Amino acid sequence: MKKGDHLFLVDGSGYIFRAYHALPPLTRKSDGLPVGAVSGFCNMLWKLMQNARDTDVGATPTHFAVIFDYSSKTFRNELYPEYKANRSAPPEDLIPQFGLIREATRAFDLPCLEMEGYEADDLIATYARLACEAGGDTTIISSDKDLMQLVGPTVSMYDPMKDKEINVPEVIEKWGVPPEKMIDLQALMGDSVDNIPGVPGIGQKTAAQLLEEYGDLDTLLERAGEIKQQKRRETLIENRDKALMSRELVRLRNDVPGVEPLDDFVLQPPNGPKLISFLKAMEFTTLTRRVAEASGAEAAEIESAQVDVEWGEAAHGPDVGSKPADATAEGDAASPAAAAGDTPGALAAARAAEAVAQKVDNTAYDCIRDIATLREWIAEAREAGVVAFDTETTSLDPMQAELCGFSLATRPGRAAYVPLIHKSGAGDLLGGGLVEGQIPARDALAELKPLMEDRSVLKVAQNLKYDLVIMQRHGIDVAPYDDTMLLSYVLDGGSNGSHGMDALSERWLGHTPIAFKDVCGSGKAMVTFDFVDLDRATCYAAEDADVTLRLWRVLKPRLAEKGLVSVYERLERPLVPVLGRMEQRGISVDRQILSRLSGDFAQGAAALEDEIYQLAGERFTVGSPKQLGDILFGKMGLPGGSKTKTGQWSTTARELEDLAAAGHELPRKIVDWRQLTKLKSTYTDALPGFINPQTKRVHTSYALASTTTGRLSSSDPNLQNIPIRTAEGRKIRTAFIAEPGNLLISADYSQIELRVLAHVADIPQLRQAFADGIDIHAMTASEMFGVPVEGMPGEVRRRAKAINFGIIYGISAFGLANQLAIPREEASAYIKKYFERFPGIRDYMDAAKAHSRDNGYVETIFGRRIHFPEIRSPNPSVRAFNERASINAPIQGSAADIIRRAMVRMEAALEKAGLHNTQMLLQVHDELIFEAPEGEIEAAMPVIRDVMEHAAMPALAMKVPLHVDARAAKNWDEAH
DNA sequence: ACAGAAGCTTA
DNA sequence: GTAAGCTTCTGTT
Repeated sequence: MKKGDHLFLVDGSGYIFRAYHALPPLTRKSDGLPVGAVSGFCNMLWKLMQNARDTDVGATPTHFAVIFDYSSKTFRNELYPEYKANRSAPPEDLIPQFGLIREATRAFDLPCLEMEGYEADDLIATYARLACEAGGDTTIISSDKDLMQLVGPTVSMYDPMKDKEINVPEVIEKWGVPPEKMIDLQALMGDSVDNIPGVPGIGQKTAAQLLEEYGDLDTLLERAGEIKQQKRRETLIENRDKALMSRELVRLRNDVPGVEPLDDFVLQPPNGPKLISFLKAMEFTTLTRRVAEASGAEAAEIESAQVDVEWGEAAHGPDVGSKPADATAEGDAASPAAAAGDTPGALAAARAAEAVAQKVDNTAYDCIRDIATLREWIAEAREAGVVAFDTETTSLDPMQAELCGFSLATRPGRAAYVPLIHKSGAGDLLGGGLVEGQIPARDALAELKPLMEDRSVLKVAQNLKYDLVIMQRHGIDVAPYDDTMLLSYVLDGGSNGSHGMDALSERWLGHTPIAFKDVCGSGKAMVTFDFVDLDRATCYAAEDADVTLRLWRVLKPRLAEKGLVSVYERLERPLVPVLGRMEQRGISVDRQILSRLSGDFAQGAAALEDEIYQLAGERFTVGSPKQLGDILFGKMGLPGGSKTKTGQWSTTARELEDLAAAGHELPRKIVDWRQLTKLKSTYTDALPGFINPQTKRVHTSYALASTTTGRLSSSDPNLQNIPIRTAEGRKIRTAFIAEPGNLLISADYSQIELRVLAHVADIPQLRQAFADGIDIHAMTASEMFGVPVEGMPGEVRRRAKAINFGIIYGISAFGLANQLAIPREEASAYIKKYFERFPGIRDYMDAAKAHSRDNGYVETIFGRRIHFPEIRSPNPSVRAFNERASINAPIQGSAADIIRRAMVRMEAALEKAGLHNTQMLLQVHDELIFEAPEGEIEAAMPVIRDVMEHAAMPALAMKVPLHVDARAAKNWDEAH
């Protein structure tokens, strides 16, 4: 910085409070996110930066920075613990805007500064001093009187809301003293807002008068005895210390250490696309247009940014203050702000009421049968800016399904179906021809494609992943989009009821949609959708789009109301296309290997069967637990044996192992037989049937919204439970192979759940052990039993390991005793010992239970909520179960969130590294499986590890490092 | 043809 | 003790 340069310092924290109260409330159109202050801030920044170019207007900045308070705790609290203590929590709809304003600053490419232990004002004072020393001028964008002490020859202030400059004359006019006496003035008059005591009974007028007469505070206090008015004289003498302390509180520090060099603040030309992307996300249309015009960018071509919204709990900082216990983000309809109709809560409530009030009439929909009408509908969708859609196909498997038609809804009650390949004569042996008057599929899709890909039209679907795959197969990349199933999952995960459309419609609209089986039948009598007549198909298909749109209107605002926007936008929505692509890629499975294994297993099972019949003395259905129980415990009279809840003899592997250990031959054979038949029927026989005839690969289906904790699930086939524990089972993994020239890479998180536990419960020993990379179970054993890690007996470590896992599952003495086959008392003693060694774990468990009981849900480290509606059940065992699940859910769920984040980022990271043919195929909870050409393997593994190990950043700094092991091989067995 | 119980596979 | 999905058997519709 040099002479003639001009530094602009924006008091960001001050601005937001003022803007919030001064500007009319404004909420983001699509979901009611409060953005009034953000809007004012952006407009103000834009105007100021424009001045940098329009040199004839006002001051022209060469350097620019925005300063924020870091935390409510500063060095002033050490001087005076009551400092700012009476500050109340900020209004609820202001909370998310603190983070957004920082985002806005970054979108403007401006330095966003804050420092722990100091207020924004101290930083401003420091930078103003540095600018002055460098010969430059400073304008502080604020009207806060606390900053007026800085005004002088090179420093002025500017009130952006009143468009008024504040220089020395203005300060004198307003306060009756020049800027250099502001400190003394404030020390005398105090400040009720900041809880600065001042001198009782002395206000602004008296303070100014006294300073006028005596010059400064020190002189005044020295000569206080000379004051004529008795009362004033006495209070001044009596409150001397208060005045001096107040002065230290109001005096700004202009020597904050470790600040950034001014040269870093040189004003850059604005980054148009980045800024426009943010403004679009905020839905500030006017400013978006202005910025686009000024920067010559085409706003329509720029994608809206993904912006994280923090609703308080997770946000650091001050600005958020301490929230009163009752002021949750629940958008209380009775709160004054909500009553004004401007909070997300009020919008959500209004939408919910609207949804029930507007009845669904599924006989009023259009069937579109010509291009002209379709074009009208598409124009209508563009006008509306949001359109719900649904595809009707011939199969639940999107990789095999044929598109029969699609439906669109532009507003509640306004929906249509576009049939494409419907056929007449269902049941007709000859299978009738195409129904007359349908738009050729190719033509209709050509019309649909631009709408589906239009960045300015939001597409809404229920279980979007399915429709996305269908569309992708027709060359259409749907964006942007929302998924009502995922909205429901984020809002009500764990609550009773599913997130299927029919259930959501019942719950939110009070309407029962036409059931699929009433249209197509079920079982053997089921017909594919292309054989449904057009009237019936229109009622059903258009209703689905209509209902989806209505659900979206109800659910979307609730996201902001509950503070779940970032969970949805970071952990759910972006995963949809990623999983879609993984499913479409599939994995190669070697038929020959499976077939050979099936033969081996069949042979083994047959041999065992013979031996079993001999030992039992009769032939029976070995696979029937009922018959087996009768033989073992009835006919043969073997001892022990417990009963299942239906009164049958239990024949679990556990039970049979015990009998085998007691020297009985038959139970061992049964266990072995079960293993072989299980492997055969579930895996080696079933998997070949899943090989897609076109792709020759197996395409699993991932459910995003089926687990309570946030994990994915896999089905058709389930590739998340392929055997690994036994040598026999492991052989199945050798059938999962890479294409010739490729290898499979398996990358898995090591001990991710224990690491999450160490993080959330903040256990020093665990953190240390993970930081040092030592054996966590051996460490636990060593702590508990006082055994050195060196030369530790295997049994000791095994017990510690069982306890560690038990903790994650919400330990009980009963369960641990069961797991370790030890008496309950012994298990109890272990748990007691464990809690003595790691009291933080007990604290965590108690806190999780209490939170669940008090709120009905628990949260992961990224804010995902998992509901436990039965946590207060009067039934003790139901309650205990919910308590254990409440302990487990944040751990399992946080781990699930972490790998989700890794998956969302993985493709771009690989792409950026030039690894265009390294593809993510499978996810198994803590493991990702990739296929890559041999030439990319070396480069891919570090990229994959890096993305996975840093997946929590930057949202969260884990207190424990994450560790990923990765290996590459021809098949999954060797890669893992 | 379907639903629930029992059992087994995974993280 | 947490979270899933699939197969077989068995009894009901």
